[in-house]
Amino acid sequence: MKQDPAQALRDTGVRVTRQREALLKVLTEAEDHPDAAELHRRARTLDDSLSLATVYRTLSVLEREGVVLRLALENGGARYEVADAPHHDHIVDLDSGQITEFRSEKIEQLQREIAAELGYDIVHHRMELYCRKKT
Amino acid sequence: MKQDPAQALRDTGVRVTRQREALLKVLTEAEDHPDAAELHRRARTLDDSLSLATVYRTLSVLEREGVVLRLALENGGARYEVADAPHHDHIVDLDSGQITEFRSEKIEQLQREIAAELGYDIVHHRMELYCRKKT
DNA sequence: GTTCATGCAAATTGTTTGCACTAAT
DNA sequence: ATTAGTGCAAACAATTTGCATGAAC
Repeated sequence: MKQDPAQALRDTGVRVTRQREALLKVLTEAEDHPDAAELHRRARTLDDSLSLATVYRTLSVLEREGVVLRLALENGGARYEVADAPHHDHIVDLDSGQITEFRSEKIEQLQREIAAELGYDIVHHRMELYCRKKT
Repeated sequence: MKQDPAQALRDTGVRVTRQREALLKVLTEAEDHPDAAELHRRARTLDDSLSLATVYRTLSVLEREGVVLRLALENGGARYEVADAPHHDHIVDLDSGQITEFRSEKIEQLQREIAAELGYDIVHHRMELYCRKKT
C-alpha cells in the first residue's frame, strides 16, 4: 500500500525533486499528524536545503492531487496525513493532543441521509471528537 | 428566548459597555454566520467607535462565558453564532457558502459510543458536511 | 532548451497584545 | 475610587507570493 514516494509523485504527473521526495517520505513514515513546521524539521534531515516555503507549496500540490490530506483542527496550524488509508475521522485527546483515527459507516450513512433530505450531495466532511480520558 | 443583549451581558457578570451591547445585538440578530470583520462592520452602525480589537476581545470573552460559539470552518477566519439554540452541526454549501444547521441525535449517540469504546468522554465535537446541491 | 520548482525575503491575513486613556461599577 | 474595557498601533503566527536562480524534463 505504502508505495515509494518518487513513484507516487511520478503518478500524479508532477516533477520529482529531492525536496518532494524527502517531504513525502517523511509524511508517509509519520505515525502522528505533523504540521508544516514539524514536517520541515523532519524532512530537513534528508535534504537540508529544503525550505519551509517549499514544504507549504508541496503540501498544497499534493493536497490538490489527492495524495495528502490537510486537517484543520480547532487550534494551531494545519496538520497533515497521507491519503493512503480509507476515509476516517479523528478523536483529539484534549490533554495529550494525541489523535486517534476512527471510522463509522453508520454515521456516514446518516450524514448522507441528512444531506439528501436537504437536497445536498456531500463532497467531503469532517468530524472531530474532542475528548478526555474517562476517569 | 432571544433576550436583551445588555441583560445577557449582566448575567455573565462582565461589564456592560456600549461596544459589547452593539456587538451582541448584531450577532443575535444575524441570520448568517458572520466573521469578526463582518461583525465589526455591522456593529459599527450602532457604535461607530467600536474597534476590531474589541470585537475580538469581546467574542473571546463571550465564548469563554458560553454566550457565543466560534466555528472554525475549513478556510478563512472563524465564524460566530450565539449559543442560544440547542447544539447542532453545520452543512456548508460549497458553491454559495451558505451554512445550514442540522441536528442528529442518532449521530451524537453513535459518536458517544465510539468514544466510549476507546475510553473517552466527549467534551465537544464538530461535524461539518461540505456539500453541493443535488442536480 | 524549456518549463517548472526552489530559496529567500518580503507580503498577507487573521488575530492578539502593550499601553495610556476612558468608562462602568 | 477602583477596576475593567477600549482604541490604537505594533506584534504575532501561519501561510503565501515575487523574483532571480537552479534543476527536471
